[in-house]
Amino acid sequence: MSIVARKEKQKQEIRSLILEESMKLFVEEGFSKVSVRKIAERVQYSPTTLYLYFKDKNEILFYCCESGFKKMLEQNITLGLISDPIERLHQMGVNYLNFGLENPEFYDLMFIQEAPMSALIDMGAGWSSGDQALEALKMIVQDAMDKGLLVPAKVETVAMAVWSMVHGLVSLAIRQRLDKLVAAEEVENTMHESLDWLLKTMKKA
Amino acid sequence: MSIVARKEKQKQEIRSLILEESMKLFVEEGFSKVSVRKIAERVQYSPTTLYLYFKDKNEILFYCCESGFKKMLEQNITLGLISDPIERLHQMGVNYLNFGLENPEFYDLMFIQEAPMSALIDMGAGWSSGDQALEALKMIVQDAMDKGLLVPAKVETVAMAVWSMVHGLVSLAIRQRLDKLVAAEEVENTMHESLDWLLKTMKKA
DNA sequence: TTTGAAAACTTAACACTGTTAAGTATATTT
DNA sequence: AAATATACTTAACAGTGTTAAGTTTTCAAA
Repeated sequence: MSIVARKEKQKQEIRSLILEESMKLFVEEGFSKVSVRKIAERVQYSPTTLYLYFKDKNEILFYCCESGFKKMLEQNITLGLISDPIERLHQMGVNYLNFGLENPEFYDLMFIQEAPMSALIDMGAGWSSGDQALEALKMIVQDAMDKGLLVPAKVETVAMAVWSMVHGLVSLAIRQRLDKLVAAEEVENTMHESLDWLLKTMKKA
Repeated sequence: MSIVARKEKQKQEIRSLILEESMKLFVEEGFSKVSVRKIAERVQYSPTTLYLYFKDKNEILFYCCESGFKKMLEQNITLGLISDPIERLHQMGVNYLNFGLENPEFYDLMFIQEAPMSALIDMGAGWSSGDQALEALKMIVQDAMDKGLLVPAKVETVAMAVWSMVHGLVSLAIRQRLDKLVAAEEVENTMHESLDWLLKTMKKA
């Protein structure tokens, strides 16, 4: 039994190797430049071998995406220390913006590309890492509402508004649209100002 | 001179034909399915002929994008009739959401894909249609601020916040992310609720 | 230890993609 | 009618994701 277990372990190691090299390729050359053949060359296998470990390219992208979420969640571990829900929500937003701007290729994959979602449907699986992040957001909004810091409204409505706003900021930024509104060197600053504005605005007077 | 003018006119007609068929392909089969060869087949020319009329595929996409903006601006012509700036801003947002949800392939091209922006850089041109839409947004925000309907803030900051919010809503929706937050059949409704919430919230008490 | 099957991996190919260089018709001008 | 532009096409390059078929390696049973 230990031998079959070892084989399984080896298989997992190769899977990990493929994912690692894929992610390196992302960061180095960008999403669009990642091809099955390039990954294969990096892991020193023939391109077709990758199909023995993953159903297709989308599935590889999906797992890279999962790693992205892990990275993102790590940024939020210190969030629990902030007691004021609004302040906590604000910091969560700041973290979101920073993650997006610092890891545009990952962000692209996690929230812009449709490939990982297609894989998700093919696999019949759930968006577990993403759901986790959304759950955290909803809980903070709920908390703020319970403490009377927000004007009463449906939690989903407010959560959607906040998420859409930060996603809008990041996605427009990394797709070169925000520099049509303000000068390129002021984009990042104004993004943070917009986030500040939203939180100041939504806070119950 | 009339003969050279006629020739020029013919050239423009072929350009238009290429763009028209490209846009039909978008709507019918989606952005990712549009290839130079498929467009060529539709216009009954060899693929390479398209390169005599456009620099590359990105340039074709850019002009399709421009048509998208025209479509979008048409939706906003009745906007001037609304005198209350907040109400006008609200209707503008509603139009934006509707345009995105009804023309996802165009929206994709206009605000999500980077191809048209690459073309823009290659052409050394400006984002004229996009700029026009943004200018309209800024003016409404300015108007609302002048009339004391909003808490004073930098116009660009508020404009960026509003744009990011509606863009976030549409882009998350058409990339199948919002149905992770609420049930698929409630997405559209909640999007509008989120927009309502933002406008109610930002209105000076 | 040799045989046979199962697992791991590769080669070759298909049907695509955007794009270019070189060649061929078709007008227009001399 | 000959020369020259203009318009268009053919063939090809280098790349993409993916599959069927073939090869090598690994490992258990005879």
